[in-house]
Amino acid sequence: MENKNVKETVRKIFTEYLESNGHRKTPERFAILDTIYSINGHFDIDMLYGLMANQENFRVSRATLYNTIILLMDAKLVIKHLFGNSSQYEKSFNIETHHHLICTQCGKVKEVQNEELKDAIANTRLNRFQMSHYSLYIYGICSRCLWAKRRKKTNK
Amino acid sequence: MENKNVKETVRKIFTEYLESNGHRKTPERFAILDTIYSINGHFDIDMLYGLMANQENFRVSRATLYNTIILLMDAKLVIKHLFGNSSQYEKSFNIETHHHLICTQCGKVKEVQNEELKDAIANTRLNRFQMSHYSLYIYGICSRCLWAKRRKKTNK
DNA sequence: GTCAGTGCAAACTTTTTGCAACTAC
DNA sequence: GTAGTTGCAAAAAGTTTGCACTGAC
Repeated sequence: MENKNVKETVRKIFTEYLESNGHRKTPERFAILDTIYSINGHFDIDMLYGLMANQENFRVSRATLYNTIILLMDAKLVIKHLFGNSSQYEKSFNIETHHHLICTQCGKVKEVQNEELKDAIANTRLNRFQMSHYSLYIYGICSRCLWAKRRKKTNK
Repeated sequence: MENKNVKETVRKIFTEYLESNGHRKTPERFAILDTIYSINGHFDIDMLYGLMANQENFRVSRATLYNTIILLMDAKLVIKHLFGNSSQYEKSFNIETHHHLICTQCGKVKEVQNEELKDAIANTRLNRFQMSHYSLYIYGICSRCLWAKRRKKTNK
């Protein structure tokens, strides 16, 4: 699905979500959705605020960003990650499921795809629990830091 | 391994860790380790602070708790989780690997064991990355909230 | 004796909240 | 017109930092 199409589709999904939950369709909300779906990869509220402050049409307050992102998560259009210090978010419609490798040394986050893992998790039977989505964070040391560590050891 | 034995073992591991990294073996650090290994399940800094404030021997500052927990994570005796608002921690030595079911409605966290899943993740080959541990968070709706939701829908 | 570690309080960051003004319905 | 939303600023919550004092080595 090409980008323009995705944006239209999520706008439609969000509209339906807002209507069926008795929320208002404010221009702020759609501007936020649009901006989020222009971002590739993770973002946090501060980055989103910065992006929208510089934007042609819209400037929204942080409070509105926090409010709206809750709605977007509820509408399953955004998911929230917790690594590092602040909450990180990510668009979730039309996005391939992926897992996260997090370096405990430098904090870098890398996304990986792994079909077998994906299947194993998706097919897990859970008692009395209706899964909606999941996050797998794999911690360890990235190649870069591994080299650095080895070099340091050798020099001792 | 029984509890007393575990405590002794982790004290030994921590001692070695501190020595080989040129850190001092302060009584605060061992008191914190001991307290943590008396807790079953998750805890946050505030809870740990509360527990130690009421304790016979030791009262430590929050700053020291934050400092020490970093050492304990580095020594692989504690792992950090990020759900809800604040960082949650958990002892990690001699603990069965488990996964977390998180209810997006009420925020309740439940631990589950699943051998197949465990194997699938442990056997995953990762390029240029040395895995040390991982966290799997499965989001969804718990049975309790599912009932509540159904009831609400029916009443409409 | 020295310097890493501790406690305390202040600072900082991120998120939440209260309230007046606004606007989608 | 009314109630849901917004922006702003203040407050709250969690974590980090600076500094004087302490105690492990």
